[in-house]
Amino acid sequence: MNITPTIDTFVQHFGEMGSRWGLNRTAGQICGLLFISENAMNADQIGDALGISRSNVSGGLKELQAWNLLRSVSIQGDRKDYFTTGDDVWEIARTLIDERRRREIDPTFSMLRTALLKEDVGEGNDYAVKRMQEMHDLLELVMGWVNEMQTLNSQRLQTLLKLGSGVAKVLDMTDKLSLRDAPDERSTSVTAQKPS
Amino acid sequence: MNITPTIDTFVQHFGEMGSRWGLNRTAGQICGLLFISENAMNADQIGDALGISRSNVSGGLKELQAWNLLRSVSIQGDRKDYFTTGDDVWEIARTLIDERRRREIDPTFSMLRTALLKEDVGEGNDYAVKRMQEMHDLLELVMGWVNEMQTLNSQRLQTLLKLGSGVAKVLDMTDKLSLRDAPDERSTSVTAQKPS
DNA sequence: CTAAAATTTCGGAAATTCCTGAAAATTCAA
DNA sequence: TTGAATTTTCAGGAATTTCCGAAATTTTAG
Repeated sequence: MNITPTIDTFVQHFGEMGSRWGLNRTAGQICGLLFISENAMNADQIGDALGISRSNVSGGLKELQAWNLLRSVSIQGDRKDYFTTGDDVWEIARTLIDERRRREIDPTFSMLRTALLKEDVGEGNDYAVKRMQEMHDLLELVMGWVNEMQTLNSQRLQTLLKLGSGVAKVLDMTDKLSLRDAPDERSTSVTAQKPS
Repeated sequence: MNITPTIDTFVQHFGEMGSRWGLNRTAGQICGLLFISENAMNADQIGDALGISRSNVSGGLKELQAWNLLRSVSIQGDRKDYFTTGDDVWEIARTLIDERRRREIDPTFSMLRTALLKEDVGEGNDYAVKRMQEMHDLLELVMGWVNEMQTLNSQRLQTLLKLGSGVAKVLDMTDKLSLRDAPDERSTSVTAQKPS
């Protein structure tokens, strides 16, 4: 693994960004390194390339495993474990989004659900309850959407993203043409949208 | 501000989650508190409600300001500053997403752009360059999409989310009907998806 | 089963982040 | 302008996180 200045910049940047992400610097660097490395690398090579201790590599790999970001490869005639990230950047992005949902949304969602189910939740705090309900509903919607996106393959996801807010236009068109494959939901929400 | 057990749980949870978010615990708590508080609160009230020092409140508020998450309110005949979050949860969510894009995607994107523009970027590392290019393209697409979503109002955004992957079905329909507002991209990607 | 190879765990040093009380700075009424 | 009210800054102690080297554990070839 020949570390050119450009690659070094890239890897270091991943180290910095790692911390904004719930990974520590080391895990970020490892992730960046494996991402741009053509071949799978073993722990010694990683530690060597990044100039960090063997045990630190171990911890970093463990953390990345917990994020489902690694694939381990066994090489014929070599006892060491070799690691890479996946080949498909879109697949990686999907994993990332899924893991972040799990860490950042799910806990809050279940906290809200639990709180809102409590009998004495009201107790003179109608506003607070209303707000929690609003947040709960928003999170439910977002989670559902994210889950649905996970079911699309990379190509289709790209198509959707490229279309961007153009989707809204398509929706308008389909409405005008009265094309409905889910009449109830769409018609209600679309009418709610323009109460005129 | 009457802190019921439920509200306390809520606020504490926000404190915990804050750290997974680039905020510190205090800022997270303040954010949670202001979110479920019907009335704007001043720094003393906040510090009092959360049991934290006045200077800590100051830092937390500053941080939340940097996230564009606060609205400050002046109350007639009171010199203190009063703070709330916005009324519309969707607006808050939008702000959050925008700020996270700014912090988590933009820097990586510009790093990649810079790196890929360097003359000597190749230098025997074709694979690394290819990967960086892939990531660059992905981020560009995601950023564009996020920006477009920001242009939609809350109602329309909800409609889109509710539709979820149903959008893909709508796309298929429009393809069948030869309705195209962006013919080149859509037709190519959709055919690529099913090469049969 | 044994022994070498490889990996993980663990204690503690170093670095970073968090939080407070005190002091400085700012704002505003009079 | 003065002075009280309010907010911000700052130094340093507390708490947390990161990281290393050594020791313990696991794995596997022979």
